[in-house]
Amino acid sequence: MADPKETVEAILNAAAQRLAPGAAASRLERPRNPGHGDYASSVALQIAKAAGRKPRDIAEEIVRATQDEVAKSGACEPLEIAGPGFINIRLKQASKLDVVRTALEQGAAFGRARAAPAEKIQVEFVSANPTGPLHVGHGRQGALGDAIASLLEAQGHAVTREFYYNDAGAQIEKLALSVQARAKGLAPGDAGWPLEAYNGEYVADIARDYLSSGKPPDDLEAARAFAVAYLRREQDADLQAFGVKFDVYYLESSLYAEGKVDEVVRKLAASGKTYEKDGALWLRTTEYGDDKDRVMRKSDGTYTYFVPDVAYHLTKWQRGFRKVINVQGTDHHSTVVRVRAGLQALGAGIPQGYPDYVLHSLVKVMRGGEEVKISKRAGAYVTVRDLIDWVGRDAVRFFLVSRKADTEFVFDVDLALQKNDENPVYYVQYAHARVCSVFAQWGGDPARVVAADLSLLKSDRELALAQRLGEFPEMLATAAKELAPHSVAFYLRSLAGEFHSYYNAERVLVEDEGLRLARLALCAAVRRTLANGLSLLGVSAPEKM
RNA sequence: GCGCCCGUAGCUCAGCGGAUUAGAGUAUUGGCCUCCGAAGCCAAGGGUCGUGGGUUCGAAUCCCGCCGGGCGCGCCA
Repeated sequence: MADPKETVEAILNAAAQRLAPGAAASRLERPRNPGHGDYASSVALQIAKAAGRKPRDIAEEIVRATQDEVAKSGACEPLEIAGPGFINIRLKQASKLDVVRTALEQGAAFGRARAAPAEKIQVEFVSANPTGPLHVGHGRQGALGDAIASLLEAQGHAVTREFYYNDAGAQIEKLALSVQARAKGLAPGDAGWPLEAYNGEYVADIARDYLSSGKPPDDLEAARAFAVAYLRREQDADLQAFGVKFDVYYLESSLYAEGKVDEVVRKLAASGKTYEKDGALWLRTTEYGDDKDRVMRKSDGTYTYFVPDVAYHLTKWQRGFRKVINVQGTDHHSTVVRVRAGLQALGAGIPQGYPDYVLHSLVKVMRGGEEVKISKRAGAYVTVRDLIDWVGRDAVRFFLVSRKADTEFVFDVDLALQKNDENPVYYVQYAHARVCSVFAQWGGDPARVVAADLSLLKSDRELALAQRLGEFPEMLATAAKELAPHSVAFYLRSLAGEFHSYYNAERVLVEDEGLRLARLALCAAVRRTLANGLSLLGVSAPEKM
């Protein structure tokens, strides 16, 4: 069954095209005032100028020209014209309620789509260096990246979740030296403590385990390998506790080992976009919109991080990912231009805007009215593990995706911690548990619910709830397109709100069996939709709380 | 100084260029459990949409200036 909204939208747009060829397609809107119908089209106002006529006249002509087709589609009542030329649309009750059955029949697939064509997409996120525990920024990346990947999967794409693992370079050296210093019994501030070091308590833990493994304190290479393995294990454990799984861990060191870094340098040199200056090798990234040219090979002969970064992104293209989304903090925004410039300079036919980026602002953690900046284990920052320990995984994940990526996020621990009822995630979960509870109370055969006579649902609240359910697939499609999982969180919040409101106003388990089954069907569809939405955000949908 | 992002109710935030009252949550105030879960519902108060211009029939939304805030401007990653 075609979606009635899309049906009417298509009919109106076709009519508008005939009046003003080349006009942009106009989407139906949801009027604020319910008296103006379920949807409204402002297409007549939009094309009025191009057509050189009064909007109201155009609206009348559109309505006249489409009335037969609209009636035949059966999607809505006859169109109405209002105000300066708006076309108001009232859906038929039956078409509003269809979605209830659809949701029940499709189950876990409700809201999903089959993209045509299905793309091979990679989402790279977290990508923390193995030099310390994951911080709250990584948490936001994990929640965002995983939800974006799930949204794209739900649109039918083949999605790979990837973690780029920076296991080469100066920061690893710094870690190894820090572990070695701790192994020798030094602490930050002591004489002999490295100038550049990681000062968190966790380094002492690593050193202790390292020593008890019987390896020699002086062996820097052994300390390096031990520390990286240790922190990787710890990060993996944190990610597991967070409910995030990756398909691929890509190692920076492999780019060197497999000669991919040298290869990129050769290709860039061959492109004629490089030059030598002050003993270093530079790339003319300014030709691709960068502020200044960038050093590729330092005068000491080693490469800057940017070279393996380009090599890494080249492998993404070579591995067949035509769409790649990198989720990172805004503190990395300067690398966007640089990486794209490097890829362009390769002349490999990679599109200019490749890859896509979702940059998120940093997270500020508040507790007791003050900003928390320190964690015992990590020292200088709050960890993902801290947040999970304080408020639980579901709340952390829901909170971290409930804001647009580019807004600064204040994570109020007290809000999530002290009073559960103030927390939106519990509100949504509670709606789910409530439906489950009604079904437990009822104890009947679910098959009879699917077969319920939905036309018995006639109240405004029921129709509004059904209509809200009908928006779910479209909302998911938009959220996936815009890489904006916060839309899902807002949708779930409002769906739960409408359900709670309905639940308080009407009794589900009424005497009349037909009505009872119809209401149970509506509730079951709400439950299904809540569960599907929460699942995309990586949040559980409990049957009891 | 330059670049990117942000400024919407006391606080945390939605808001796709459209219809007389700009929305949620929270906080405040007042109601609702003989009845499917009160972790809930209903109602009230609270806003010059940072500011000044511009485009438009129409601007929180698009464009420009200014003010305020964040982040970035290494032969660090």
